[in-house]
Amino acid sequence: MAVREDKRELIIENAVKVFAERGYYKATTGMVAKAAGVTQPYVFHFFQNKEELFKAVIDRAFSRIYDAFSEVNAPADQLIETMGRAFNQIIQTHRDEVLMVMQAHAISEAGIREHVRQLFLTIFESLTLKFEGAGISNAKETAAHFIGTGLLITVAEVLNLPQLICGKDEAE
Amino acid sequence: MAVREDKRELIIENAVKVFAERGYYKATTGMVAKAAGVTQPYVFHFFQNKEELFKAVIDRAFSRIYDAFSEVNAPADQLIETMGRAFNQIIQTHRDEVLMVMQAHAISEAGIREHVRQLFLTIFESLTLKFEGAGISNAKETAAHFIGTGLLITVAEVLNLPQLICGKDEAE
DNA sequence: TTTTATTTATTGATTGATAAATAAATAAAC
DNA sequence: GTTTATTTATTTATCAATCAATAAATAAAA
Repeated sequence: MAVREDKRELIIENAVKVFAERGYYKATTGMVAKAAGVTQPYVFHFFQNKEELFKAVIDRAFSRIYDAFSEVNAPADQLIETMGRAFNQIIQTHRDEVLMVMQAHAISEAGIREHVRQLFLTIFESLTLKFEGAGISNAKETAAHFIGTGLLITVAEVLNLPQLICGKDEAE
Repeated sequence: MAVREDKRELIIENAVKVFAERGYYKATTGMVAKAAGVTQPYVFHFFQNKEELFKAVIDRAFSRIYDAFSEVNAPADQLIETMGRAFNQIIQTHRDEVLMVMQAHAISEAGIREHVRQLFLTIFESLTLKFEGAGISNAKETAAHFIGTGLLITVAEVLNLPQLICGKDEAE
């Protein structure tokens, strides 16, 4: 039992890397299998198809971001700044996962898109609640704006355009 | 001469639709050809490969956005608002093209990514100059923020999450 | 022995791309 | 001005590769 779960975990963990590096379409199930040290057909023993595998992978990555935000606890006047720092921190420790989640909206599989929609909705509502709880007046606008900044940072990272991130110069 | 150019144009125009609707990877050269009313191999008479075709297509779409921004002329205190309206307008008249450009950063072909990088850089610099010219103090930050909002709107459109766009309710 | 874990072998479909053939248009020659 | 030659436009036929997914076989474990 533990073995079966371990292999599934192993596949997900390695699939994160492959999907993040190559994108959904250029990542093959063969590559995922190789990274996990199993044969390609064996991946389908744990996941019905490539789409289901990706959903499991993105859920994993999403949880990391979600949890990081949940753990943030700061006074109202420093909340947004602290949340921003939390985001910058996960982008440093788990760059691939974050970029994958933030780019997943561009995958044109209906099933995946609906799944990603739910993830973004969850994050948006959770951020809104957090900001409301802190007494921030326009919580929704602030939450949306926060996501917009996250998207900007993602594009800046992916396209190697540090100019887009304020306070971050070309020089690394 | 005119004929040759016309066919090339025809292919680009139809390719815009196909790429925008299906995304780079799910769009096939066969679909593009069919939409343009030519045979699939004939597409390769005008474009070396799928990647080059896409570059031509995204340049077309990008120009539309760039030109729309260039045409904006408003007093400093209304510039950003007016630019925002300009963006919302092209998104209504040429939804597919705008979404395609704003999502192109997620395409994991090195050649395309570099091309897209240039497009984003061009937009960023052009916006910055515009804001500087209007005497806006932190022109760069404002330009970056403007792009971030554009990305947010794109995600909201693609994932059908109007909640993310402030002032835009679920009810259409 | 019976289940569980995992592999080998294979397939069927898709798709970008090439090559060769044909048709149409234009120009040259008579 | 009609025929011939030559280029330009476009198609048919086809390939080679890639990949997700299935089925059947085998090894390991309980």
